[in-house]
Amino acid sequence: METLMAAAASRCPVLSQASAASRETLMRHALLRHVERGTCIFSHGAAAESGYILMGGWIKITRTQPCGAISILTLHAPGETFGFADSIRRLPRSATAEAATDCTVLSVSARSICQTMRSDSSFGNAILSHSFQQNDSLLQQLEALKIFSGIQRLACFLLRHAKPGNGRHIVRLPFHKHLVAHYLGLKPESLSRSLAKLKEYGVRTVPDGIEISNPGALEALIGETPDIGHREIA
Amino acid sequence: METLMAAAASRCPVLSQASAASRETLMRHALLRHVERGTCIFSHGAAAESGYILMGGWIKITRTQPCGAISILTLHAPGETFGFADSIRRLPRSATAEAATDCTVLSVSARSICQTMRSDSSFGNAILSHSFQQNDSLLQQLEALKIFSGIQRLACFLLRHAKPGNGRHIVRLPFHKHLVAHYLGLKPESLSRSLAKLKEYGVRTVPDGIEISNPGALEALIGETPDIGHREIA
DNA sequence: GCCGTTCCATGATCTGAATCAAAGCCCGGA
DNA sequence: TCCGGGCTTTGATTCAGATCATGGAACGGC
Repeated sequence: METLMAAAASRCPVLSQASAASRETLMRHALLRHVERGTCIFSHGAAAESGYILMGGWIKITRTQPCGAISILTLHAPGETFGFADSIRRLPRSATAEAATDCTVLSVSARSICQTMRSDSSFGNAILSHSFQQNDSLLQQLEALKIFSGIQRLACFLLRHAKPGNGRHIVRLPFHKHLVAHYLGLKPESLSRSLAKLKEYGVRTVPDGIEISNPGALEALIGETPDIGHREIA
Repeated sequence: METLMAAAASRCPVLSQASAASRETLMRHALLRHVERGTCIFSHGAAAESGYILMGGWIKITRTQPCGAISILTLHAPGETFGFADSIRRLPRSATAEAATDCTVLSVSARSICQTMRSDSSFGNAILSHSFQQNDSLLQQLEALKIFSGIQRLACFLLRHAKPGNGRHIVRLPFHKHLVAHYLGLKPESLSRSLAKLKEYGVRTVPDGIEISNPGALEALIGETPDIGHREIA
């Protein structure tokens, strides 16, 4: 159990800021699950009884309109937490979480989260700073949707997810382009076309992902004036 | 001073959850300012030395890209707080705040905010829950941008801001349509056209604002299937 | 290896919103 | 009261992205 905990703490910023005692409390009612792609972790509207720490894989957070339209709100990478806000507030789930790839998730009971927050102020601070970060990332997404074109948002996404792999930058997509498209606010066909256009900027699809031969060109593309939002807004 | 404090607390959810002692601490270094429309409260990148409580008027939070494009990220109504996250983290301002109308703002020093958070856990909780709410509202905006058309987003906006004024619902816009357009991710011309189209749905421009004679029709418009985001996303 | 299914790319067409341009309108100042 | 400048509406046109439709590539099961 301690090894699990240590592993969790080392990858998860929220946990690593908690005291050892707090971590122990949290772990007492924690549960490790392996789930395969497509598994629903929790559903919009359900009671929130746990927060989750993502040990491996990717989680997508979605919301479905009454009319059936689905929007992908966020994607979570290993080490991130999700579903904490609802559990802390003891409100129904404000969105749905689903495994975008096979995943390993650690669930922590809402009760122990609240208890730990009360007893360990540094854990509370960690939660708060995580919430602030979440906010930042949402603001960035919002900004991108409002002022960037589809192809610019894609360029952004690629740069953000690029890992420098021996010489060239490679983006390894662990999930379907479908998902990326919706995350970027595009239809899959449009994503495909945008990706095709990016060939001129040195972006190429290779067997193990997407290769970016010239990050500078992408940055220039993003910097291009899409429109000057109006110089003076009163 | 106590009256000011009482007034602030009664309008501001974050303050009202703090203890009386905390409020007093906060007030000791607080400053009340009247500013006219267009005044910059703080700028993206500057050092964050205060959090703000909006006593009257509207504040817009914006961000400007290197290329000059401006995006309006959020609008704050009286009673709301802004600029807390940066001050608590002691990070440079992540965006710019500007008075969208003549405003009355109460600024609270970062130092006293942090001090109060340490001494009064219920204040910390209030900050956290405020951050969660902010998150929710950003998620809603994101969702709207991704799956709704411009006219649907406008309908949403109108419904959210409608006050039932003797019989009919009225939206009183305290600021320029310009601003609303950008907030909704539209150009002013497009907003104007959308508003014109909404006449068919019982939306009419009257001397003191915008009248909604049939909220149900707007709700139906929003509910219309814009597209079925794809039934199954793996 | 073959086959079916699912994912992805591409083509043709359509549409919502941006852009460019030109009037109206409103409001404040002289 | 008239005038001028900034907001707002309206019109004509363009364009990015959606939609509809089809063909190809990849993958898992048999």
